[in-house]
Amino acid sequence: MPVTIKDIAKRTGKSITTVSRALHGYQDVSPETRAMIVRVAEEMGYTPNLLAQRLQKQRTDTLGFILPTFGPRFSDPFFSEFLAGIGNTAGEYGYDLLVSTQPPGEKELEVYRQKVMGRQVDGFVVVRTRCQDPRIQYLRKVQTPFVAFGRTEGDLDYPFVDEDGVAGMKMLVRHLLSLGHQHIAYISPPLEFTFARDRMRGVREALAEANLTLAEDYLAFGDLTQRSGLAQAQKLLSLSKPPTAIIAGNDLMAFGAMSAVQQRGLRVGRDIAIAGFDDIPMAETAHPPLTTVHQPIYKIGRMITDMLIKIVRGEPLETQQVVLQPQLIIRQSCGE
Amino acid sequence: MPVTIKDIAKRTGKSITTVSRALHGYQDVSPETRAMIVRVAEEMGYTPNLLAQRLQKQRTDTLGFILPTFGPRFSDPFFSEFLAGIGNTAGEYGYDLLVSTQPPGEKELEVYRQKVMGRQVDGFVVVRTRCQDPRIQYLRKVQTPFVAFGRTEGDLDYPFVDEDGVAGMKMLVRHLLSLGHQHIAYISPPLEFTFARDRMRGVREALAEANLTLAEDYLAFGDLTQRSGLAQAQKLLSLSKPPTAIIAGNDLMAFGAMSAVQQRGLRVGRDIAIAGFDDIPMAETAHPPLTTVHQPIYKIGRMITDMLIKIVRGEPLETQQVVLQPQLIIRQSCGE
DNA sequence: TTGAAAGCGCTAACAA
DNA sequence: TTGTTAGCGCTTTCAA
Repeated sequence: MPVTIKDIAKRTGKSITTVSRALHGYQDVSPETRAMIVRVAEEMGYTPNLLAQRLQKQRTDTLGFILPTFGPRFSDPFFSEFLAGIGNTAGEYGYDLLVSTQPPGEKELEVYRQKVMGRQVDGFVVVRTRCQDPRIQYLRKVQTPFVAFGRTEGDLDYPFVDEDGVAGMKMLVRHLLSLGHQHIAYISPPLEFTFARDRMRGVREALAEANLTLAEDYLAFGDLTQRSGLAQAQKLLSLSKPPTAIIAGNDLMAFGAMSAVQQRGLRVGRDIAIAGFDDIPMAETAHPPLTTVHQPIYKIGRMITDMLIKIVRGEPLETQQVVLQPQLIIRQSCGE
Repeated sequence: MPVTIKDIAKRTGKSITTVSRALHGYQDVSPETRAMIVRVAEEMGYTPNLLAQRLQKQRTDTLGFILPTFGPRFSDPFFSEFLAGIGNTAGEYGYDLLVSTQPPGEKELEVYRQKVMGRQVDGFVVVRTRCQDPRIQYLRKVQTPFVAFGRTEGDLDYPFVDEDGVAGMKMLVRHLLSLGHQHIAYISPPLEFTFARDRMRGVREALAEANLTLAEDYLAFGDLTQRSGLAQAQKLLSLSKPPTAIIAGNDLMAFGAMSAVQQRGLRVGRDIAIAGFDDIPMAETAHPPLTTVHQPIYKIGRMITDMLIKIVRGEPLETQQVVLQPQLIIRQSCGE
């Protein structure tokens, strides 16, 4: 049986009130009693029952993170890095992290509701925001703190961190253009995601600057997995007039596209250019190394968690909306 | 302010006991009162305060998972899939999942201790077991339920799920041997992991069957990342007598090795064979597709969680130790 | 400086 | 069938 404050009270002959106060270092306890109580507590191996503490304090000291998993073989290096960012930061501040896995859809919101209503978390980290995001609408309605990774369309009256996807894609397309590419194809993530629309807009705008347009043939849609990148790139490569460059909306799809190219016996970076977005660690060690747009995923995880903790603690936030400027990482997958 | 059982009692004019019982569907409540209470509860949007419920029940209905992260840019597709398995299963059974991120080391055990002593979880999922695993020693000592993914060396008196790494590697090496390879190198994960020793043993034993040994030059050590696979393979390829086949102790390192080979202008599967272990989703869509040993990661996550829940519920376990038989997946990275 | 007592929201033994 | 009461482990007001 675990040691409680009551056990210590009994052992020291003091009241539970005094014990509680001594353990929290309150000043209205004589130094001797405090020393004695602390010693005994240590001897007995006391640790507070967090459940009880939390029930009393009416705070959970817990952050919620609902991981949107797509299918059972959900395998996304992006998220392990992001999770490390959230987890490390939460841990440093003494917060617990409650993680649920849930494919986007009907039941997803139910999970949020459950955690909110069950008073299990103080706030949420929301990822992969959609243009009309029911999670954000809900959390705002019930006034539960959250910080989003990404934006929605329309009213942006909530805290978020995002990277400027329009600017990022523009840099990337301009780079390709400068390399002489005129036939650029784009594999877009599902357009329900705001970041997908931004990235697509970036592609279109940069192309427009050069008086080009994104041909219908050259626009494909994948689901962010490597497999879909492979399939879509195969389609693009089978066109009667295949593109000379393929941009994928994220690195994972770009890897798939690289495989598609190589399967045909073509050389990535020489016969055809491939680029991605995110700059996950694998991008650097792929062959050829992938040209992509960097997102500081780990750091974003940390920032978001920092902000969320400030909010749930009622501390002021210097900036409640941050849009990071992207960085183009030129490697060899688009030639040199 | 959230609705409590007391509010419902006041509104319906019943006692809180009756409300509690009605809400739990106990039989000793008249159908009319029950119907009435349930209706009112719904109207008021009642949801039980889980903290209070748990404090009273002396159970947390929460499972703990401490993710061993290596460095900030921790990016491992293996874990996102595994996490999906745990998370989905826990969710289905109504359990919460408490995730901490912590690099292996001194402080790691502290986190376990904290969760145990703070009575925050009913049990743990332990991954990446080491030969002498302090986590397992600790959890056994304090008699906290857990199920491990992997084994330790020595006394195995605890529940685990593991795949037979010796058998897996043997299959793989035999396959390479049958393809005519005599010069096989191996990039091993750190030997503190039990699975690393098993896999190495598998390599050695299969080699011995063919009267071969693993030359010292041909044994390299990586840290499970793609980057380290790349670096180690570069070293192997620079040997005056480079191997004709490189096996990596996991897929991620195998991808790195593939890049190293391709950087030298060699063709994977033709000039040199590369193989991995795990069969993460990327293995199939890499170029060339990776020959590897399959581990049903998602399924293992589910099994482990199933077992753990049975244990914390005090239900009997049909088998408390399962060793899965591996499956060799032959693709093109070793030639055909 | 200390302790008694109330209460966080809930469940359950017991009595009526 | 229903209500009273105690209690899970803790914090905090109030009084001594």
